[in-house]
Amino acid sequence: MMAAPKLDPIDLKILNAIQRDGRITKLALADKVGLSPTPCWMRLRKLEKAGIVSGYHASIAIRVVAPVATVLMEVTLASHRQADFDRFERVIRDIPEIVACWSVGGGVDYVLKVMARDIDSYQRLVDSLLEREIGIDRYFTYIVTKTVKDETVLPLADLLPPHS
Amino acid sequence: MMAAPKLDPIDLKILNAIQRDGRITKLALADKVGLSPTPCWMRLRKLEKAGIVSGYHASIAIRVVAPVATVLMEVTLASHRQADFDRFERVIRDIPEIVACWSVGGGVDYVLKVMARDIDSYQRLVDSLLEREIGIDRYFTYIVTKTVKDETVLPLADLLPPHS
DNA sequence: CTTGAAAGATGGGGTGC
DNA sequence: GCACCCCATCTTTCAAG
Repeated sequence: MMAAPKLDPIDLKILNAIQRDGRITKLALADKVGLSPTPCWMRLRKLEKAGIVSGYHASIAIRVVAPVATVLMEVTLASHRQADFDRFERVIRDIPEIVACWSVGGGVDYVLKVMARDIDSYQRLVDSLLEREIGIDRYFTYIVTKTVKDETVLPLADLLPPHS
Repeated sequence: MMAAPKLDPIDLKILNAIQRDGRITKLALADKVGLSPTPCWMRLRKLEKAGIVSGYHASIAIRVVAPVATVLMEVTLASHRQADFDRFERVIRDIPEIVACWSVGGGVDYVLKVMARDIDSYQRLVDSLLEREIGIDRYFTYIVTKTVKDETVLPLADLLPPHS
């Protein structure tokens, strides 16, 4: 990792290409972004070293193999000292079935995304959380009945200020 | 894509390895799962062909380059005919800044995850959605103040029934 | 499952513009 | 900055045993 460099339109094209195809070859990438292989490869290396490319991952379509329950959960803590937030977050981070956790403003403290084998497993997970006394005051469960969209590809063009 | 095959423990190891490192070489993968390269490669190909491996993607740490606003949004539609859901979902799917959308049971119809340059951009997006008359009755905004966790790696061992 | 081999990709080097 | 060579090594893919 190093200081965040400015991104020009070619860097953006590189990021967009590897977001969509993480196993694209350096030659095909160079071709796609309109550079020759060497400078393209040097840019990619710089983006990786800067931590802008944080990793490469295969996406698994788990539903092809087995049904899975996805649940969104709102959580409010009983007390709001820094230590209470820290304890809660530390526990959450260690539970693999909790695949996302956002601290939010607006009525509740956290929104979590949980994946489990089924609703029973989800409820057992919740029960075990409540038993562990990690400061949960109230929670609310939204069972996901359909995943309309779940993008791995970020809309970089919309997120980055023009030319960097 | 083909029929869902059963997954044995070695398939699971392969999936876990490529989830964590999408650019691992076939030799290193074979070594890691305790197979020689050819059978390992054939298993991987089968997993890809079956659609269980749905793609390979680079993860971009956008925050290293520029600040980004993440927002969770609850949406309730005004009327609940199939056509109303379809219209809403069709519009949502075409908006890149809406990176996720879950249809849920429990008080509201949808929960959305939106990424935008800042809160202003988010609000403009919401305003444009309301103007488009796609049936939104009420919405509620949760501004994400901290992403505690956002895993790309699924807890396969917890999600799959023992031995397939 | 193993070995082996051909085709291609990678990660450099260097030169010149 | 870039393109256009070069090369040695590794990776991928598949045939044959």
